[in-house]
Amino acid sequence: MTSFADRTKRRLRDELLDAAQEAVVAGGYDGLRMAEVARRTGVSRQTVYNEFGDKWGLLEAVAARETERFLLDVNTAIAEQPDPIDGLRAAVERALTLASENPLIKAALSQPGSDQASQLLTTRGQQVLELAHLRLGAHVREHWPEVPAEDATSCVDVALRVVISHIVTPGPPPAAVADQLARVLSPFLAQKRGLAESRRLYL
Amino acid sequence: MTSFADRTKRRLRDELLDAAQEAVVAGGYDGLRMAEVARRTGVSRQTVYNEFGDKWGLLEAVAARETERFLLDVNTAIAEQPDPIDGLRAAVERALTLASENPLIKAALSQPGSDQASQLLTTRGQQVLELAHLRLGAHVREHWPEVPAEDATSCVDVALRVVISHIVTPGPPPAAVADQLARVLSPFLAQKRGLAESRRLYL
DNA sequence: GACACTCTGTCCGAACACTTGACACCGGCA
DNA sequence: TGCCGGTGTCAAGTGTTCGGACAGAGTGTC
Repeated sequence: MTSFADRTKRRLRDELLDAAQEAVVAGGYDGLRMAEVARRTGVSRQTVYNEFGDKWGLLEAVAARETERFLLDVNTAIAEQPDPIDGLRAAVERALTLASENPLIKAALSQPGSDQASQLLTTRGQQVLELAHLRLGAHVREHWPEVPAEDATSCVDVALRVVISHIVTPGPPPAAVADQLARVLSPFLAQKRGLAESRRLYL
Repeated sequence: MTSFADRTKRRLRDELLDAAQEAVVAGGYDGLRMAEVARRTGVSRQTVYNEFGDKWGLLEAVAARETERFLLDVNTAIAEQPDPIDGLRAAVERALTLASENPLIKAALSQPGSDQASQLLTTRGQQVLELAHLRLGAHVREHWPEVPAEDATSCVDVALRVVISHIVTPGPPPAAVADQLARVLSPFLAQKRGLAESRRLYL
């Protein structure tokens, strides 16, 4: 049994993140006030600092949690496809669709005074990238063990960066981007799998 | 906003009560172990004592919470009847039916080593009685303001004691008991309301 | 009858987390 | 320039929980 204290700690963190996320969605990075987050969860300001270090730490934690949820959803999309190429296409499309509807991402990209928040996806995007690599990588290795680990990593990396770019700078609709990426990457995967005779070549 | 600490306190209490109730249902009063309750909620034994004083306090708290829930249900049965006599009948029937299905009551009355727990409904039943008076009284005053407060109290008291007796010592089926009580009490209510011409007299 | 065992109930010091109030610092603004 | 609202840090104070120890009651066993 996990101790009551542990569960309480996790719940505190979660409620603080809820309040912070709400604030960011409503007013961007500038609208995020440490004192307000504390007040809303019924806790002292100091407690927020104890938990997240500083304002940037709080924002990162919000982003990390949302990223986890996001990736969980994308992973289920992958899980529905038996073929890696189809999985890639499905994941990309799902990710771009989700992103376009996600209030936190929208706020980070469009809210006034959110130049800082948007950096979580660009110049300071290591955290999100790493998390995504971790979760997607594990999922891919589990679902398509026939794809060599190194190649999977390469594909995930390329796709990830392209997807993030499309989130930050929207272009064609999700399905089109997904198709494009699948077309571009499938020969690499096919070759690596020794499946030149595959029924899917897209060339 | 309620403070996080307050909410945590309430949650702790609730989880302790959950564990205790489960233990009583499974093993009666004797099966209720303070150490086990603590272990199951992931807290020290001392914390349980801090919260409830002693084992009897814990049992009373379990009973009080369950009584509240029970009465909430009975009150909704009352609320569905526009006429006080019908309300009385409905409440009695609902209460007896609920009681016959309630695991906690069943355990208190039948589990080996539950002579203590059963006292919550008999020799040490003040708490339950008072709670029921409080909740039912308020509800009756609210729904049938035409019934004088004192008369309502009398009726509630009589009905309550009869119902508890039937819970402790089951007799005829709920509907029969409900009819009996309605028949016995309706003349009193009708007379008090100056409604001798009422369409319902049951005599 | 002596003994071990289990559970209740109490005590107390250590550890821990949260609160409170104060302060330095910074940028925007009248 | 001085005020104001915000961030970030600090130390002291508070409250709660933990852990371990202990006495006492009841039960079963040899």
